[in-house]
Amino acid sequence: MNKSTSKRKEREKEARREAILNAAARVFSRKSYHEATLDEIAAEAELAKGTLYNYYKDKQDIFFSLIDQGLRKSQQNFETMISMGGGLEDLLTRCFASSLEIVKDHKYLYRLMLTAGAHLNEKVQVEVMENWHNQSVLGAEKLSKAFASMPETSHLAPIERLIGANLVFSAIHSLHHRQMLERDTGNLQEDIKNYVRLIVRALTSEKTT
Amino acid sequence: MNKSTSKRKEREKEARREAILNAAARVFSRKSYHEATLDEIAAEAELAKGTLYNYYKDKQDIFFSLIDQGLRKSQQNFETMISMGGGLEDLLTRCFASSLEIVKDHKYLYRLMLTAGAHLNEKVQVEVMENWHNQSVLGAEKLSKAFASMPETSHLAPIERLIGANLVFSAIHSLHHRQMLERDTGNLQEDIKNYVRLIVRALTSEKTT
Amino acid sequence: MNKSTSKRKEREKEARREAILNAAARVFSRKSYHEATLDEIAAEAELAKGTLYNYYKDKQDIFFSLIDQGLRKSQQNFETMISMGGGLEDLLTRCFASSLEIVKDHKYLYRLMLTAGAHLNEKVQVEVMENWHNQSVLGAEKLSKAFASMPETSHLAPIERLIGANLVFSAIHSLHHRQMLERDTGNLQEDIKNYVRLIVRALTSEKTT
Amino acid sequence: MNKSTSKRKEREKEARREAILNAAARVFSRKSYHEATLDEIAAEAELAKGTLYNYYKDKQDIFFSLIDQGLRKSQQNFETMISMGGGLEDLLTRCFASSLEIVKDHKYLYRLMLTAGAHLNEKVQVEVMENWHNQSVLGAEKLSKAFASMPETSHLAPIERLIGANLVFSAIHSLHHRQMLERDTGNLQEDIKNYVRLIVRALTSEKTT
DNA sequence: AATGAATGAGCGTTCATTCAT
DNA sequence: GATGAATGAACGCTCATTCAT
Repeated sequence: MNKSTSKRKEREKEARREAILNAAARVFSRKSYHEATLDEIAAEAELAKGTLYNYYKDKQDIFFSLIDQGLRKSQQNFETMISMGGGLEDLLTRCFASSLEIVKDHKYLYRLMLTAGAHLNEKVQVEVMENWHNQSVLGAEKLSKAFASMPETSHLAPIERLIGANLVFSAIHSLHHRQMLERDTGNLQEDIKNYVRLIVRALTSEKTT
Repeated sequence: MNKSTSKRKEREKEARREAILNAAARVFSRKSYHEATLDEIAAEAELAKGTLYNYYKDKQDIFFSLIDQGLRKSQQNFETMISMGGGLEDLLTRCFASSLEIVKDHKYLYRLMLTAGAHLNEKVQVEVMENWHNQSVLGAEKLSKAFASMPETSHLAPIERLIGANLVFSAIHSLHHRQMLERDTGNLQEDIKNYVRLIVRALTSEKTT
Repeated sequence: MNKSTSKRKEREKEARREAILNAAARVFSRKSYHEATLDEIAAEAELAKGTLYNYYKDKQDIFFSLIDQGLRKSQQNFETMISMGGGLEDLLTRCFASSLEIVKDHKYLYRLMLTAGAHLNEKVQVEVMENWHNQSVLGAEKLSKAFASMPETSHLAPIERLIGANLVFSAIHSLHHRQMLERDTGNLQEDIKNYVRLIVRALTSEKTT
Repeated sequence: MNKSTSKRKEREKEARREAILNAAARVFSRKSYHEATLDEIAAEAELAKGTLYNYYKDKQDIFFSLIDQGLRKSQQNFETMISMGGGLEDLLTRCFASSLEIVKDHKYLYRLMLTAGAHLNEKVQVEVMENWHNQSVLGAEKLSKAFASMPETSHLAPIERLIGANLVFSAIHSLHHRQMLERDTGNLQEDIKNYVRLIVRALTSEKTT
C-alpha cells in the first residue's frame, strides 16, 4: 500500500507538472511573458490558480522550466543527428532539416528563447541567453568533433573545424528566424541544399591562402 | 510668426522628439521594456511625463521608433561598408568589423531588437521581427549584388551569391550574440579572420560537386 | 472498546489537542498572528494541516485557546501568590516577582494578548481584551480581599483597597511592557522594591485628606 | 505666479495628506490593520487607490504616520497638563482627566497603539512599541521633574519621584484599557479621585521604612 | 505646449479551508 | 482519524494614460 501507492502518486505528480508546462506552452505560444497571466495558464490547465504554486515556485519558474525543456530537447535532437554517421553532406543536411523540424513543432519555444530576456532584469536575462548560447557552443563543439573524425574534414585545423561548425549553427539560427516569420518557406529545401553546398565547399576545398 | 517662425518651431519639435528618443535609449539600455517606466524616461529627458504624449502616441510608439532608428542606422552602416569597394576579403572583413562596432556602441539596441517581441501580442511582435528580418534580407541582397560585381565571385550562380551573403549575416548575428554575453571576446579578431577565410573559400574555390 | 477504550481515546484526543496548542505556542512566539501559517503550525506539530481541523474549528479557535490557556495559567499563579500568606510587603513583592517570572517564561503570550486584537473585527477583539481585562479585575478583587484580611490594610475603605489592588496590577502591566522591550532590566529588582514601598506607603500611611 | 502658487500647492498637498490620514483613521477605527484594505481607505478618502501612493509609500507608512501623529498629540497634551502648575493633587487629577479625554476622542488610536505590533515582523513591532514606551518614559520623566519642583514632593528621593510618576502612567494606561472596553465608566470620576488620593498619599506621607 | 497629480484596471502571490482518498 | 493536494477569494502595489491648470 505504500510502494505502489507512493509510486503512483509520484507519477501523477510528475504528470501534473508536465500538464501545467504544456498548458503554459500553449499560453506562451499565443502571448508574451507579460501578457500571459497565471489565470490564463491555470484555466488552460483546468486547474485553480493556486494549484500552480504547488508545482512551481512562481511564474518565472514555469517560464524557465519551459525554456530548459526546450533546450534539452533541442540538444538531444542535435546529438542524435550528429551521431547518425554518414558523409559530410548527409550530416549537414540532417542537422539543418531536423533543426527546422523542431522549430516547426515548437515555434513558440524558439520565440520564447529569442525573447526570453525582455522581461527580466539584466542578470537573469544574461543567464537565460547564456544557457541558450552554451547549447549552441556545445553543439558546435560536438559537430566540430564529428568533423575531426570524418575523412572529408579531418585535414582541417581545429579552429577551422570549429568555425565551420559555428557557421552551420549560425545558418540554422538564421533559418529559424525566417521560418518564424512564416514567409516564403517554399524554397526552404532548396536553400538548405545551397547552404550545405557552400559550407561543404568551405570545408573541403583546397586552401587558397 | 510665419514661415521662419513655424520652421523654427518645426525644428524645435523635431529636436525634442529626438531628445526623448535619446532618453528612452538610455533607459532601455539599462532596463527591459517592462521594467522601463515612462516616469524614468521622462526624468531622463528632463521633461514631465505628460509631455511625452505630445510627441509619441504611447509607450509602444517610443519603443518602435527607437528600434526603427537603430535599424536604419545599422543598415546605413552596411551600405557604406559595401560601397567602399576593395577585394572580397576586405569587404567581408569590413562588414564583420563594422557590424560588431555598431553592436558595441548600441549593445542595448541589439538586445532590444532581439527581445523586441516579448511584451507584445504576436501580431505586433512579428511586425517588429519582420522589420528586422527585412533589413537582413535587404542587406544580404545588397551584399549579393556586390558579389556579382566582384571578379572573385562574379562566376557564382545568383542563388549561391545570395546564400553566401546570408551566411555572412548569419555569422555576424552569431557574433552579436556572443558579444552581448561579453564572453571570451579576446580572440574575436582571430575568429573573424577565420570566418572570413572560410566564407571566401566557400565562394571562390572550384566546385566540388 | 468500551469504557476503558473510550477513555484512552479521550485522553489521546486531549493530548493531541494539547500538542497542537504547544506547537502553535512555539510558532506564535516567533510570528504574529498573520505571519504564522497553519502550514507552519502543522509542521511544528508534526501533523498534516488538515488534521488541525479535527481538533480546532479554525485558526482563530487555536489562537483563542492559546490565550485562554495563558490567562488561566496566569490567574492560577496569582491566586497561589495571594494565598501564600505573609505580610503586606511580602505579598506585593511576591506578586510582582511571580508575575514577571510568568512573562519571562511566556513572553510571546503576553505579546499575543497585547496584540490580540489587531487581526480581528472589533467585536471579537473586544471580546479578547475583555477576557484579559476580566482576569485583571478578578485578580484585583482577590488581592483586594487579601488586603481586607491583613492587619496592615484592614482599616482601609473597600474602594481604597480595590484601587490599591488595581495600582498593583497597573504597575505590573507597566513592568511587563518594559520587560517585553528587553531594556534596562538591570535595575528591575530595585524598581520592584520601590514600587512595593510606594504602594505599601499609599496603603498604610495615615490619611492626609 | 510662483511663490503664492507653489505655496497654495504646498498647502493643498499637505491637506490631502491629512485627509488621507483622517480617512485611514476612520477605517482603522473600524477594522484591524489586516482587515482594513487600501480600497476602503481610498473610498473613504474619496480618492483613487493609486493616489494614496502619491502621498504615502505603502500601507505601513500610512499606519505608522497615524500612530506617530497620535503619539505626538498625546505627548503634547501631557506636557500641557504638566506645565499648567497648581498643587500635586490638581496636577495628578488633570493628568488623569486629560489623558482619558484623549482616549475618548481617539479611541481607535489607542487600540492601534495597543495592537500595533500584531501584524508586523518582530523587529518593526518592537520599534513601534518602543516608540510608545519611550513616550511613557519621557512623560514619566517630565512628571518626575515636576514633582521635584513641587513643595509636597520635593523631599522625595529621585528614584521615588520617578517610580511615583510611573505609577501615575501605569494607572492611566489601566484606565485606558478599561475605557476602551466601554464598561462601567459611570464611576470613573470617582475612581480617578481614589487613584489620585492613593498616589498623593504614597508620595507625601512620612516614610515608614 | 508643458505639467504632474489623479486615475483604476490589472496581476502575482498567499493561505485558510475543504474534501477525496 | 489522518492526509495533503486542490481551491479561489482576497489584496497590496504598479504604472500607462488622462486631463485640469
